[in-house]
Amino acid sequence: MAGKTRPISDLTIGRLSLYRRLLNVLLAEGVTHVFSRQLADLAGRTAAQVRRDLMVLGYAGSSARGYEVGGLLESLRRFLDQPGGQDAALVGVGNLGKALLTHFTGRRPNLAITAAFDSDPTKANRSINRCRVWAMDRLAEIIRTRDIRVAIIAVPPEAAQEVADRLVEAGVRGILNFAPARLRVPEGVYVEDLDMTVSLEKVAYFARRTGAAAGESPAK
Amino acid sequence: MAGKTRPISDLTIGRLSLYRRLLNVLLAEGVTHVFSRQLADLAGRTAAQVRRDLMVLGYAGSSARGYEVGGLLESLRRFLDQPGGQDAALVGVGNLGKALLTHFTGRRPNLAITAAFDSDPTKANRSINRCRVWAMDRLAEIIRTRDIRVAIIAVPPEAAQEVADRLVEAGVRGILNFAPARLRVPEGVYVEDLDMTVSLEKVAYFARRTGAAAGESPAK
DNA sequence: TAGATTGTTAATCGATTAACAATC
DNA sequence: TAGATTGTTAATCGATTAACAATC
Repeated sequence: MAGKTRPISDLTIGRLSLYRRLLNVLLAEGVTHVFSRQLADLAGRTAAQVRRDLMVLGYAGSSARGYEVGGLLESLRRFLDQPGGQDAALVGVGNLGKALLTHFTGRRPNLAITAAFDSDPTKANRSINRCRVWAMDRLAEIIRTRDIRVAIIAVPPEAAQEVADRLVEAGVRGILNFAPARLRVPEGVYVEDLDMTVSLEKVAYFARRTGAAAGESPAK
Repeated sequence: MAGKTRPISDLTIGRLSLYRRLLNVLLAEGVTHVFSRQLADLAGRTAAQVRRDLMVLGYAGSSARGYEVGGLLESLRRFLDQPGGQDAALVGVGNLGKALLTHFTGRRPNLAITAAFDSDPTKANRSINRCRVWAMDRLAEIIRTRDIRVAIIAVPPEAAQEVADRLVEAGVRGILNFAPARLRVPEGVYVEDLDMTVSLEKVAYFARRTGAAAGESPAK
C-alpha cells in the first residue's frame, strides 16, 4: 500500500459508505463474493464506476469471483472508520434531533451520537435513547473532555452560526448542518449541509417535468 | 423568453432554491438591489457561478446596480413554483416525519405537506401540525383525488420500496427518500435520496483529515 | 470619464465513459 | 480454451474557471 495521498472527492467517500451498507446486507444473506455489476445494480451506478470507487481502497478483486465480501467490508472499515471509534455530538433536540438520536445511537457502534445539547432547560439533564442531553453551557467542556470532533447542528437557523462557532472553538472539525443557514468556519473544518427545503423544492420542480429528468438522481 | 428547453442540472435547481431563500432574507432587511458578489458570499460560491445560475431565469441584472431583489424573486418564483401551488404527501409519521411536518407545513404556502400517512393505526385519523394523518389504505385514494405529485418517504428501509410502488401507482412523479434503500421507479419519476447516515459518515471521515478537505463542501 | 459589474465566449479542470490487455 | 471480469489507460463529456467586450 503506497499510501499516495491524493485528495479523494467527498462524493467517493459517500459512495463507499453506501457500498458498505449494501455489502452488509449481502453478508447477512450469506453472500461471500460479489461482482462489481451486482453492487452497481444495488447502488444505481455502473460496474466501472463501482470498480473505480473501490480502487481507492487498495483491495483487489478477482476476475473469476469478483470481490470477497468479508475482505472488502474489512477494507472499507479500515478506510472509513476511526480505529478507536468516533463520537458525535448533537446540538438541538427538537423533533429532528430526536429522529437523529434514534438513527445514530447504538446501531453503528463505531460512529454514534454520545452527547446531545439543547438550550431548553426542561430538556437538559434527561436521556433520550440512552443519550444524555446537556444544557448548552456544558457544551465546550463535554466536547473538549471527550475529544469529540464530529457534530450535528439541528437548531433554528438564527442560532446555527453561534453554535458552529462554539463547536469549532471546542475542537469540532466536521459538522453536519441541518439548519438552513450557511456557516462560516475556519479552513480545515468540513461542513456538510443537509438542506431539506432545497431537496424538496428540487423534487417538486422535477416532478412537474416528468420524463425530462431521466429518472433517478445521481447517487450522492 | 425563448423557452429553450435544454436540460437544467438538478444542482442548478437546488442552488436557485438556495438563492431564493437568501434573497428573501435580504428583502426582509429592506435591500432592494444585490450584486452577484454579495449573493455569492452568502451562498458560498463565486460571483461568476451565481451569474451563470441566474442566467437560466432570463432575468437580466444591471451592471450599475446588480439585480433587483423583488424582480429576481418574482422570476425565481415563476421558475421554481407551480402556479396553483403544489401539495406534497408524507409517508411515515415517526420522529423524522413529525420533524418534516413541522418544517413543511404552513411556512411555504406554495409547497406544503397536505397529507400524511402511517401504517400505525393509533397514528391515523389524527392531525399533526394541522396536517391530517391517514391510514395507509387511504393512500391511493387521497393522492389521486388531490392530484398530489410529490411525496416524502420516511419509513423504515424494508417498507420503502412498497411505499414507492404505491405512490408511483397513484400518480406521484417526484420522491424525496429518507429511507436508506435504493428505490426502483419507472423512468420519468424523479428520486432524491437524502441519506443521513452517508452524510454523517462523510463528515466523520473528513473531520479526521483536518485541512485536507479545504474547508467547506460544495453547495449542493 | 474611470471603475466596477454584467453576459458571453474560450480555456481549464475533473469526472464519467469507452476501450483494452491481463487474469482466472 | 472460451468467456466474463478486473484494473488501467485513453477519449469524451460537463462543469468550473478565466478572459473580455459591453454596459451603466
